[in-house]
Amino acid sequence: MTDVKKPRRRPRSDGRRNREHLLAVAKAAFTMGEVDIALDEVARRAAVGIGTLYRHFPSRDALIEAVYRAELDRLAEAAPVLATQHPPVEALRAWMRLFVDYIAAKQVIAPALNGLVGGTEALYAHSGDVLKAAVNSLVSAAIAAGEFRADIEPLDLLRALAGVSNFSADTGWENSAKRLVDILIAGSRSSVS
Amino acid sequence: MTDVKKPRRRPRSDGRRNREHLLAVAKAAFTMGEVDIALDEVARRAAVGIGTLYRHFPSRDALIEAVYRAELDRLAEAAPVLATQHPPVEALRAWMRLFVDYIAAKQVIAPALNGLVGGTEALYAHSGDVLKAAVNSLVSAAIAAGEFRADIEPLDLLRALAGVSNFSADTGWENSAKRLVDILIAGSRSSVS
DNA sequence: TTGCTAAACGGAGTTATCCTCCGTATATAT
DNA sequence: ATATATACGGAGGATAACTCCGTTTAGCAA
Repeated sequence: MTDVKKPRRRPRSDGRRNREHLLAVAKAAFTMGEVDIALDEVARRAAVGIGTLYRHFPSRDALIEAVYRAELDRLAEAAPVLATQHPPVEALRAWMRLFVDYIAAKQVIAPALNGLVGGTEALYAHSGDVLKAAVNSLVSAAIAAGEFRADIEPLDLLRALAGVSNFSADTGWENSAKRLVDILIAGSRSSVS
Repeated sequence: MTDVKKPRRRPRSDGRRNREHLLAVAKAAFTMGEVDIALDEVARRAAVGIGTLYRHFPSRDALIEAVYRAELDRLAEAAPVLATQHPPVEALRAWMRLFVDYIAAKQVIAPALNGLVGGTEALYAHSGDVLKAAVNSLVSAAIAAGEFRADIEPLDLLRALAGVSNFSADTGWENSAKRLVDILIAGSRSSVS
């Protein structure tokens, strides 16, 4: 029933090429800080029609998600690696710092995170899930080790960091986020009995 | 030199009336959840021309700030009162909860807080300053009492809360914010020596 | 009262951007 | 070769922020 694939044909090469080109152009623009670039402009730079852009990415958010999906996946994949290299709490701290660095480098993600971390939009389902899974495993380990209180909600930590990153206008937000990592971790620890 | 007042004339009564009317209409709309209401529609409901709206409020943000300025001031004024009623840390906790409640009730403020708490826009200067002053005094008191570490940045706490509130799509954000208040406070305490 | 004028009004029009529609072109399969 | 599913492209519709400027009116002085 779920099998809806009917690949009567191989995907067309020009379609794939244009898609890749659009992603590259969008990523370059976002990275240069042109977060609010008009989609017409993205299409123009990629030398395709606006219609083509919208066929591949039905909305602005879809384009952003596509641009960052691969990198968000890498961020999520870092979690299990860090978990083997550090004790639970330090693994979480390292991962949260990575999260902050990542957002610092790719400012677009900040608004998109609204959907990723807390949203209900199906668009972000994939990237949101992998991030949630990553932070979940790290926090669970810290709780299992008795380092964290059992009532800590992993998503709360993610929301707080993502939230701070929204203040991208403020140049000091990154330091603020770094300090916040330590405060959050300290505040999550079980009472020293 | 700073005296630029030249009130050759009393402000016109129709001007003041229209301004008040616009504020009332906008506030009502925002409170009803119509956060994205078109400004044309605000003008229409207030039975004034769109030009009149823009004369009083040069931008959407200016309107939002005007709508909430009075309430933000009240929120800031609560800080010294709480400080006399509770010990330092509990005063801060109570104020932070108030902050969360406030944002919960007025969802518009979430996007606007980007400007208020971290932004550089002169628009939000006033409201931003009073909020910063409020949280500053509460945190300073906690530090002075030896309850908080000396390196806690008051603004960090505000940013974290305001950030979480941005995920208004998620119905659970308010609980998340409440939990976060406690985590932030626990994480700010000085080590029990 | 009356006339003057700064202050305020109002809404058509400009601009900017998102997104749709549909006729045209072409890559793939037979 | 040729058929056709797939993809292209850009004109144009829709929406909403914001501007411009001719018209109206409230306050003030004589």
